[in-house]
Amino acid sequence: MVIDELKNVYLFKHLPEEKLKKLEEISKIKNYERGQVLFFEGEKPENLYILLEGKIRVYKTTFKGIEININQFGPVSLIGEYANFEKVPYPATAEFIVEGTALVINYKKFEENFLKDAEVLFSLVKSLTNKIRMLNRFIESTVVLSAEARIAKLLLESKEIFEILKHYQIASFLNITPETLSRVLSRLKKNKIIAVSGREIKILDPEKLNKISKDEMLI
Amino acid sequence: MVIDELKNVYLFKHLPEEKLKKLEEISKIKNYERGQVLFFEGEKPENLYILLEGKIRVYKTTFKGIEININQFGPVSLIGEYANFEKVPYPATAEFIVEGTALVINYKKFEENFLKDAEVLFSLVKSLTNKIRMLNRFIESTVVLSAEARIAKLLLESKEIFEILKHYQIASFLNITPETLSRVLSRLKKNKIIAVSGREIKILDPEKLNKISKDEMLI
DNA sequence: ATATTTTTTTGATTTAAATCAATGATATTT
DNA sequence: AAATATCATTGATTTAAATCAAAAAAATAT
Repeated sequence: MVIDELKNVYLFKHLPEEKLKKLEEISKIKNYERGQVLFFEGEKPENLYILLEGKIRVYKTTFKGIEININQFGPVSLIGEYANFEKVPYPATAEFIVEGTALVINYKKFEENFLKDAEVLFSLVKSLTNKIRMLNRFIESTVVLSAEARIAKLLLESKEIFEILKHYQIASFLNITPETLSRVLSRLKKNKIIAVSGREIKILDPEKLNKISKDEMLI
Repeated sequence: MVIDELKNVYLFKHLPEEKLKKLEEISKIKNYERGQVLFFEGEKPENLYILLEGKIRVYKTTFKGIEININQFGPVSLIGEYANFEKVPYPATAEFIVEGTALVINYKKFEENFLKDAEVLFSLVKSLTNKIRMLNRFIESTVVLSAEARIAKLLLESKEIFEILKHYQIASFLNITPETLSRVLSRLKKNKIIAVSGREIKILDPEKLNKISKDEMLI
């Protein structure tokens, strides 16, 4: 039942039963395969989405066709609220990278029925500040930090990812080329800041790595 | 009177008199000189600001000391709401580039008294989506577009600015060096896409300039 | 186990923009 | 008007990272 799912979504937790019923009327649950797109950059928004399962990658495309990863979302996330609220085209593309399900809400009807509710608004504020944090992090890593610092940061924050993803996937996630990733890793190895055995990475010199991650030090 | 100013701020327009009184209690109006800083990047937030007069530049600083301009704000703008709401350090520095005044609101008290009001929340949502638009525009121009495209875009959108600001100020605004600005302008001149007489710029070939502004064409 | 495909690494080259340095123009002050 | 300071342009060099190309290593299929 849609309604049972809705109760688990923070945005709607507090809503009384009749409001939930209304919400159910204006939304539906949809399944998405890996690679399927929730919405494209530039598209006119009609629906609000709540990611219930799976994983979504949000990216922008340059004229040259390069995809710039902005963020990834896991469940439960509100997606598309900015474009809908502002009535502007989606600023980026949202694509499932792990198959999942989403609640698809007709925004126009949502606006009419729910946008006067202080608690829904509060949740919306939370979701929007979350987007701001995400954009901020993106700017910090892409504009403020060098490729080297970004790699160091990833190593400090979640080096397990190197055991899960292929290098070319990590590179894409960091918006760098696999060649650059490879070169930086081998420089880190040569300088005994990390050690690599198979897929596993060991951090030998966390202080230096930390400095590199802040662009306070070059290798 | 502070209260009269408050009535002119969209965020508070709808508030009843007694609420405005309360707001007056928890806030004060302050004047700022050109160059004065409202808050620094990394600082713990305590106040919410509403820019009533003047102009503010928001920028991030890299480790190398390069200042990256994110946005500029004119009156009336709500500033600092994200950091306060999320209780995270200010993500950027806000500096007056034109002297002005700001309403300084104690956020803790604001939260207690106003954050349950649906209309205030709605305005907050509006302000936050505005920030998202601004960050988006920043990403679009800095990460997605080349220096050349950014200059072309500025020429199309507000070439008057070349009559007001010095080239090094425009360059700083675009996060490029004056040398790059100079070189791109002279290339545009050489290709008869623009003509420059004194401080004034005339656009001779808007179509080409438009293509350049989207990185669809190189010069 | 060998062959094939995919991924990673290495090396050489290119690129866009910054930096460095010097010169040329414009403003401002004296 | 001359002197000085500020700003803009030009040329040469550097830089970080991308690109191109090929080899090496690892994973997968036969």
